[in-house]
Amino acid sequence: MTKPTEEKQGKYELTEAEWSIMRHIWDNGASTAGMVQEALEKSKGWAYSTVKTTMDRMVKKNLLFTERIRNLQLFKACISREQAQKGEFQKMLSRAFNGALTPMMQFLLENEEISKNELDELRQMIEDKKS
Amino acid sequence: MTKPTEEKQGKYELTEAEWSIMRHIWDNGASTAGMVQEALEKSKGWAYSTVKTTMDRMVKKNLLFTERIRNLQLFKACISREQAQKGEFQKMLSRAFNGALTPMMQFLLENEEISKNELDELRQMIEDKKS
DNA sequence: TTGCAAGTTCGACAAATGTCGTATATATTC
DNA sequence: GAATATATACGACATTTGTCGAACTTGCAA
Repeated sequence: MTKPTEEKQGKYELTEAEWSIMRHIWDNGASTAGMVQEALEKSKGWAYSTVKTTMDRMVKKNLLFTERIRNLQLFKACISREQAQKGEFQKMLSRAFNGALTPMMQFLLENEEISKNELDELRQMIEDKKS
Repeated sequence: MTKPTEEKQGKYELTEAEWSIMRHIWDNGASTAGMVQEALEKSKGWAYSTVKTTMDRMVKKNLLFTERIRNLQLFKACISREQAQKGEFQKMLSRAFNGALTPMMQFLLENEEISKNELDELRQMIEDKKS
């Protein structure tokens, strides 16, 4: 019994530029290249063609797909934010911590600045998880 | 007052191949390209020149530096494992979670498979951290 | 029907990364 | 001193990513 698409495709590794674009799509839904370009204009300063080229490549990679309406293309996400987050997290975990969660947590608690607040929230989350 | 080197250099982002090589160096200390190549032969199947070229490039990027002994080069790490781990973690955090730790934790607890055991360890770690 | 504005297509180019092969240099040992 | 095993130095080439410009299409307003 073969599992459906999500399972199959496995790793989702987005590049920096791809993350920016996906974020826009996830937050705003189906968008044209122009809409994305305008939205990222300020922060990225990308030309229209830069955005369009990147998005076209993302279609090839099955990160996005398009729907034509009249003479324009609406781009939509093929993968969920959660899938991408999982991919990014897993990549980090396997590269830097040999894939092991506990050592990663250890490192996190010892080396990252964690505010008292964050620590409390974390404690609370674990508490709730106990169910 | 300017802080010394570590602070200055900022982001450490290693590629996949670079991680493999750094891991060897961190685990085994100063090594020649040949030693690294032999060690990674099995898992990677890289030719000697592939390893050497990559390591040379890493010297240019200040990830490694060399010491000559007779006619051979010993490569040593310029950055610590912790620095690299931190870089990888931060990259993941900013890309996938907008740099925010708590949401990342939330995601982790909700979406990753965490064994009862790991959860306990985590709880314990936080407990200890309470200092 | 003509022309423009908005959109699309496509080719380009540089830099980074993955991956080698080969020609050269150099200790060590007959 | 010549042969041999190691190393090193270096150039090469394919692919991926970041970035565009320019030429071509097309719906719509005048």
